[in-house]
Amino acid sequence: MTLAEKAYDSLRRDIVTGQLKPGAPLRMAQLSQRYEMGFSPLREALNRLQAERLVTSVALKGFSVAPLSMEEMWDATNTRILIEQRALRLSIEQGGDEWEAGIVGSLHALLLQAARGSATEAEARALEARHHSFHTALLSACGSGWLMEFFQRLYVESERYRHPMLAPAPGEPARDVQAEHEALARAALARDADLAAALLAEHYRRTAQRVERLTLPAEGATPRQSAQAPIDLAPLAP
Amino acid sequence: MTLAEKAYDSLRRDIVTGQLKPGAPLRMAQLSQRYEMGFSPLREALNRLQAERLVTSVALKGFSVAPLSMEEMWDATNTRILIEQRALRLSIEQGGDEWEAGIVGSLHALLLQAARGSATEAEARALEARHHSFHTALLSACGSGWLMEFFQRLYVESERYRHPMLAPAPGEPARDVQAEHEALARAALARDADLAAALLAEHYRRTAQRVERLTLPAEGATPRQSAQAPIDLAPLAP
DNA sequence: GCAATACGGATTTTCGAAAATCCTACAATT
DNA sequence: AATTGTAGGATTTTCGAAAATCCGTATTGC
Repeated sequence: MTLAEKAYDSLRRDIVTGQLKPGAPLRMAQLSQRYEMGFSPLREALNRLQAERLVTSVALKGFSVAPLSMEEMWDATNTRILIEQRALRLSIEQGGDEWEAGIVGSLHALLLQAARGSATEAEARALEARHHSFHTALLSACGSGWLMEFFQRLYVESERYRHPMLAPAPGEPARDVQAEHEALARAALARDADLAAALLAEHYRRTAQRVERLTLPAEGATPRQSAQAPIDLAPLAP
Repeated sequence: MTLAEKAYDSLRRDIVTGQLKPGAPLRMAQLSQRYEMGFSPLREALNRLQAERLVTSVALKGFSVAPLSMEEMWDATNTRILIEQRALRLSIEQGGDEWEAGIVGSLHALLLQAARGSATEAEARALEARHHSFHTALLSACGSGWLMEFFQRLYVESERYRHPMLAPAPGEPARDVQAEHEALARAALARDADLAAALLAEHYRRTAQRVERLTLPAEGATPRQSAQAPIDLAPLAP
């Protein structure tokens, strides 16, 4: 693995997990020291991340972490639903034994890890990886590279919003996410496209609503068009 | 404008117009000579283009122009229809005076340039730019950054397929593309979402079918699932 | 005869310094 | 008082060479 790839992975993880705060400037000298490499591999990684909208850049003024906002989160959520509903319906139409096996297997692995908890950093990362695998498996038989690409893009984006609320919320009603995953898998395997699509949309809307509640705990603004100002969702030190 | 941005624009144009053939390897030494700059700005541009799937890369083996195939073209076309229909419906719902003015204005400019012809290289480029502006104007009121981003991605991709057949085809029936654009604009301004969405899909399917016919002039294969092998759509010298 | 291995050239990747640009603070002028 | 001008330092951008890696060829060993 080249240094540029290491830089890409590291930066991507640190942005998604919020260790690099949204909006924070990314100075070459700092990054070079932090990741222990020269400018070249860092600039390559930053340029790739810029194309993926995880970082922004202005010529001769450098890079910074792309900001987050409630508006953007709802946009990503709604677009996600559009993309994934289509991919899910196509998969349900076209998926074969291999597709079904992938769903059953990745769901099983997800449930095992969920039961194991996500207390440590390593466990949380493993849970996230299996969650990603499960959702990928669901859509994997859609036969469309573009749908899968957009799905991956939006998955990463949503991860940025979900991450700050991995810990169980204080005044929030508990939510059985894994039950939703099970129901989703069941509907897909039963080839009930309408039900599966509805469950998928509900799954994402619920997540988005929870993010909104936890992010704006004080405001009583109307959901779906509440915030216009960028909001600091991950106030951790860089 | 920095050298890296110049490199990005040049490479992007040369790939889209097929001057760099699909699948062709991109050697640093060659590019450095061709675009008269060092490795650094070129590598930055290539990394951005890689994230946009216009070039592919393998670690320590370098970059190459992303290949084209009929399969991929139909995938892009279908995904385009999904994205743009949604964006168009949203725009029709939410668009105001500014949106309408943008459509009328860009359509007018497009028709002027189309009447002027596209004989020279400069004219062809101007026509393409106005075509792009018109389609952007149609969707510009959708209010979704993600839909617009995916639209732009797929627009560039489709340009790669459309470019080789800019010249009027030999045995092909003439097609009045501008009439389709006018009808589309009319339906959008009349706020007839269903009609506009249908016209949009038809517009893209027709283009795709024409690309398919011109690319596989000999084959009698069934449309929509004919080709599996990558096909050389732009056999020009690098 | 055939496979494995070592060599040489071509290519990519990375570094460190030089060049270009931007931002801030301070002084001079209107 | 406000605006313009200007040096200084900080930062990004670019270059050219060094380091690392890959590929094809030829040679060696069995």
